[in-house]
Amino acid sequence: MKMNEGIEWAIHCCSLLAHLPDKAALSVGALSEFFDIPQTYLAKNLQLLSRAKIVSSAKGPGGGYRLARNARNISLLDIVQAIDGRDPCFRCTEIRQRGPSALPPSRYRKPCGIARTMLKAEQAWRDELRKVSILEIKELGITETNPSQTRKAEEWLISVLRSPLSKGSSGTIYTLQK
Amino acid sequence: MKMNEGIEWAIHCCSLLAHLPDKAALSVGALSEFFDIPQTYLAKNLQLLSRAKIVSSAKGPGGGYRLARNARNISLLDIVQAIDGRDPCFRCTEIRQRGPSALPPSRYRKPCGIARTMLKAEQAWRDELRKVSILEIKELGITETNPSQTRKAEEWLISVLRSPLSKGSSGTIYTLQK
DNA sequence: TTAATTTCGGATATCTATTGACCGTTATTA
DNA sequence: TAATAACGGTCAATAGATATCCGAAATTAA
Repeated sequence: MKMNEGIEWAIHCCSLLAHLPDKAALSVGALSEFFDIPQTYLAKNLQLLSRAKIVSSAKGPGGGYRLARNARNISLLDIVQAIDGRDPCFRCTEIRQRGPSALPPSRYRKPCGIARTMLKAEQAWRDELRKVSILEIKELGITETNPSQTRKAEEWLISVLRSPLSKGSSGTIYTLQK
Repeated sequence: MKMNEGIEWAIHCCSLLAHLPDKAALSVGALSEFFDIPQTYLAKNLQLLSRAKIVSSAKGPGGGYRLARNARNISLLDIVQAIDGRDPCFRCTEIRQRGPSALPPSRYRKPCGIARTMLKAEQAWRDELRKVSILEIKELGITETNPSQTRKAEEWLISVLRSPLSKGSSGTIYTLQK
């Protein structure tokens, strides 16, 4: 059982987008360069975030992606479900309805106890993910990241956002830290 | 993200084995017939349970599988990990160490905050699974299963265990309910 | 209006993990 | 000795994850 790698990318991207000043956006190209990950596949995952209304997108020059709402209101569960869907990991195949001791399907009212137990465990997992917001992830990153990396990231971001075609960047001085 | 189907099979098998009287065993063939699942792949999964010391095996006529210890002391987590291994679903690929703002590897002491958060959620999932024993799963099955199915299953089991080659079955009358 | 940029959606290819079958070996029983 | 049954390895088929490409639509700037 292995989790979609796009989930890791999506969380990192959202955390980075949470650093941007209002109205500013980053293109797929910029994001894939910042994280050094495959551009086309990242594009697919960002589209999923867009459909889930976690990020909003703008086409054309200076366009790109930004968070669709406050980072405080985006949970890790939102992102995981946007990328991976809402199907549970455990899928009950109704084994109990097969084999020599099976009964007609109408006789099975309650869902299988094994399935209920497995799904309850997944619920505990989701509950944990729901508790954590992108804002917290962002702040965790700031406090734990080497200051020199923060500076490097800041400089890179500023250079990208100041490029001729990006909106909301004319002369804006800002810091990654707030 | 989809869970190994063998896990569902393994839990059902262990729950059934928990019904057997002492010393009795069921072969792969019997188990695959009871649940109507592919014999060869089930065999693979039972071997994994055997290596994990969740079931014990006996070769030769009358051999097969039985629980290696009391059903109370086998948790769903034991089974999940036996079949699926112990690797976490979420694998951190250290994205933060890539791209234009990366630093030399030695500068990253603590593990990535995103990874820690994701792994903590998985821990909550495992904690839930650890709480549930095969004994509870078995009892859940008994109380929730249609009495007529219980009877059918019982009859099937008795017929299999009374077959000439099975051990510990000579004249033993027992019930699935206890 | 035109050219450049950028997301969107579909189609498709590639890689990897899961699912499943097969076979020779070994241990056990009758 | 013959039959049973787990064991371990290899291999094939399928499904899922990863990745690329392309045409279309929208937006911006010149």
